[in-house]
Amino acid sequence: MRERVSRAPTRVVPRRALFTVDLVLLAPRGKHLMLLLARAATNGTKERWLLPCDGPKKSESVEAVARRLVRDVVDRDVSWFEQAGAFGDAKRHAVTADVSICFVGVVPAQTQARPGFTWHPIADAALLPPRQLGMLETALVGVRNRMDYAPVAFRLLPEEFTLSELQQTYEMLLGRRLHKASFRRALQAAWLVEPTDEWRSEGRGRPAQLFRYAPRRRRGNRRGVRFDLLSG
Amino acid sequence: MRERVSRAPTRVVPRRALFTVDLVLLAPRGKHLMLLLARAATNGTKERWLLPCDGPKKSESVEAVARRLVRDVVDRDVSWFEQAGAFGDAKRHAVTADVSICFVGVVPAQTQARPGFTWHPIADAALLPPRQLGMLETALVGVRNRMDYAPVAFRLLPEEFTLSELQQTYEMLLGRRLHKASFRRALQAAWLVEPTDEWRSEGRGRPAQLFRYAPRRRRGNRRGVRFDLLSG
DNA sequence: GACATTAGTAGCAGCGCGCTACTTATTCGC
DNA sequence: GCGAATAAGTAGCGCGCTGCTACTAATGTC
Repeated sequence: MRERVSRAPTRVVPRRALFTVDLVLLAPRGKHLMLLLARAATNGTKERWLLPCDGPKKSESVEAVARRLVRDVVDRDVSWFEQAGAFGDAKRHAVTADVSICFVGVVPAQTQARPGFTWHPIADAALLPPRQLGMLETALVGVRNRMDYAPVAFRLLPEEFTLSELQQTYEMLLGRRLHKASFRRALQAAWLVEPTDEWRSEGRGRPAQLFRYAPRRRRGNRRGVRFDLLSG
Repeated sequence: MRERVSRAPTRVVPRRALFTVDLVLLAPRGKHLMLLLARAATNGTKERWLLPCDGPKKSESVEAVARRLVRDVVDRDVSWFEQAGAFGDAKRHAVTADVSICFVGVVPAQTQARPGFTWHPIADAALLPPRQLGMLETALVGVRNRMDYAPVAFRLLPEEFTLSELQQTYEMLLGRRLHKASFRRALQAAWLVEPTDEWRSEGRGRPAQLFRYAPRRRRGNRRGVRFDLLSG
């Protein structure tokens, strides 16, 4: 074990470094999720797309940068968002930032992108620069893991919604199908929604009852351990 | 809705800002968790304690800074660690960094702190500066949530261990008691450990069989939705 | 040998969850 | 009209996970 000189943290002098806040903004389109990308200047024939990003203005908090970014790229407030992590590995960033802090957010289906930004299928993002590609993957995993604990889907829907709409929103965000009866049973058990007196007929088929988000406090059990770990 | 000028991200010029990597390093002591703090220079009568932190050296990745920090504060490698998030709110940081990226890690019980750093009960950390206090809370929640998916406890233990030791490690990290029979049943079902032929007698009581960590691949089910969300 | 102490197990009861199969209510085609 | 198609919503079975009580097993202490 080699010798080391211990440094008192008060003498730590943080180096000035370039940092950006990058945004993974998602919206439903039909049965799939779309991702907002920024058109980069086309130098030559190639057209490049990037995640929207920006640096901080003076004494602006990280979350403030993210909120400003959202306002810059779409015409409405973000329904839900949270930080997905900081990325400062060797992978080159689009604007050569030393560290990029990624936020992931969702906006409703009809949300208009501002000029210079367009919605793309997630698969189209494979051409992003390496660091942004890593961010996107982490962001998607992050939002799917948060679905059980944060009302992401409810924020995405209007005040009143049908249970089928709710389930479709969950399926889109989770990227997998859910079973109808099980979904509703779990939803009832969680005391998250209350029915309204209204019903909506959507073309053919039986009309659906409208619900609203009205969570009631519940006991937080969670005693044991799950042991869901994957690899060593 | 006010007018906005859309900016192409290629024209984004990230501002140079001060940033640090801060470390929440945990170790078992008896039946409780200890936290490594750095003694700050005592100006006057007050003694202050801080989380270890440092800025990046040139072209050093965020994770590299964290690894270097660990080597600077204890005499062995970290058993497990991961990023806990970036903190860039208005709360004042100890060394006035604009953004602080928090890592949380664990080291075994006997780990020696280097000069200038000492182990403290978690409760003693209440006097940390505001941003570091927030980091600590997030870090603790983070490690507890990762327990189900990452072999944190197994990395903390020696090659061979008893199931009681394993359970105590889980209880310490989770901060709550677990039921013995349920813990072992779930552990068996997860195919995570295999018994050795050795038994260890620890003073009074029946000797305990030794196990080693030997995870086998399992099917990843996880179909439904949990609806564990807390508030609106 | 009685007792304390720790390791480890058996089995019950309840609930969460996936699934199949059903009923109900509406539109469409004829 | 009337049945087929379509979608909403429900009933209930079976199984596996989980919390719990209660037990057995093996050691040290007196």
